[in-house]
Amino acid sequence: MRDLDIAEVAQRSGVPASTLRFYEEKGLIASIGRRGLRRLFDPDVLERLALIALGRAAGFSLDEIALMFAPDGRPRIDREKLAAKAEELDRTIRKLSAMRDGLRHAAACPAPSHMECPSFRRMLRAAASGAIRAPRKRSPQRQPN
Amino acid sequence: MRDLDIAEVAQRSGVPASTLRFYEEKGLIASIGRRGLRRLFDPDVLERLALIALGRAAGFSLDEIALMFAPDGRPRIDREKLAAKAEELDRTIRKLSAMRDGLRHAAACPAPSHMECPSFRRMLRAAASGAIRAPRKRSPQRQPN
DNA sequence: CTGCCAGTTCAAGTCAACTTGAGGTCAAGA
DNA sequence: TCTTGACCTCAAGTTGACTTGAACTGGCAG
Repeated sequence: MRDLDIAEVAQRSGVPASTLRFYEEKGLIASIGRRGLRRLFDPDVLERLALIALGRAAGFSLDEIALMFAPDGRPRIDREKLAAKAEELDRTIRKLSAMRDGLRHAAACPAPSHMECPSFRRMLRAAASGAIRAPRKRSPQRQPN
Repeated sequence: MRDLDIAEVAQRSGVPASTLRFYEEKGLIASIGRRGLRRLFDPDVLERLALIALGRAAGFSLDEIALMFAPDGRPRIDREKLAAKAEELDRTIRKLSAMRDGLRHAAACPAPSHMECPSFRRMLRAAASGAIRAPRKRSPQRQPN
């Protein structure tokens, strides 16, 4: 497959051109040349973008992801980091599960006011004590065209 | 219990004074008066802060939380919203669980390179297709003093 | 009476990951 | 050759939830 221009990469990967430029600036991807002003990319960039998307989905920051590529551009994935992230996810999952169960109970709770629901009050105490914390919302992340 | 000044509220709730001012500005809490310049709070503010913390932990934005208080200041919690948030959490949990399992596999995978691991490649495809998306990191949220 | 210092206001800064806008370029089709 | 329009660069804006800094105030201990 021959080189792709930025529009083709955007179209095939679903990643907006502005993001591709941004990723290039960050050193996450590299263009292999230009046709006029236009960037040309090696088709390999698609796999790389998939890796980046995977890393993001797993909760790695772009900076962390950048460290997962060797200077030669090949992925250098650290199994310990993966395991650590898995653990982190697991902890998050436990908290979210507890929260989900609490919410379900509160939604179904027959008490006239939530403040009279023991389960709700238990969650309140947990939240107040900082035992549980705010998970940030997922990125808005626009649709592919 | 008599009124609390902002330092006491901060200390008892673990919420920094700057955040309390910010919440007041946003209309999430209200001070009951002043001693000189200093805000005074009704002790009820502690319960309110706990509710706010709970809402944040459940993934509601501050704006959404603000809507959960009636103009008179009493919680007006919509069971449908709770149920909807529980569903949302459940979807998030499923995705995170899949990701965690994938990460665990990748961490333990004997393939010399991850690109040769079928499981890893499956995750890659899922990420590339946008089936899974980046969960934003949880808020840094400083420790109480 | 005086100074301390924890409180106050308001504006601006932070963080991450992008997006948007203004103004410029250039390969290609008419 | 001229026009078009997608692409370019660079700076600045966006979002949400706060934090930080500068300049100021006033209750209270000494």
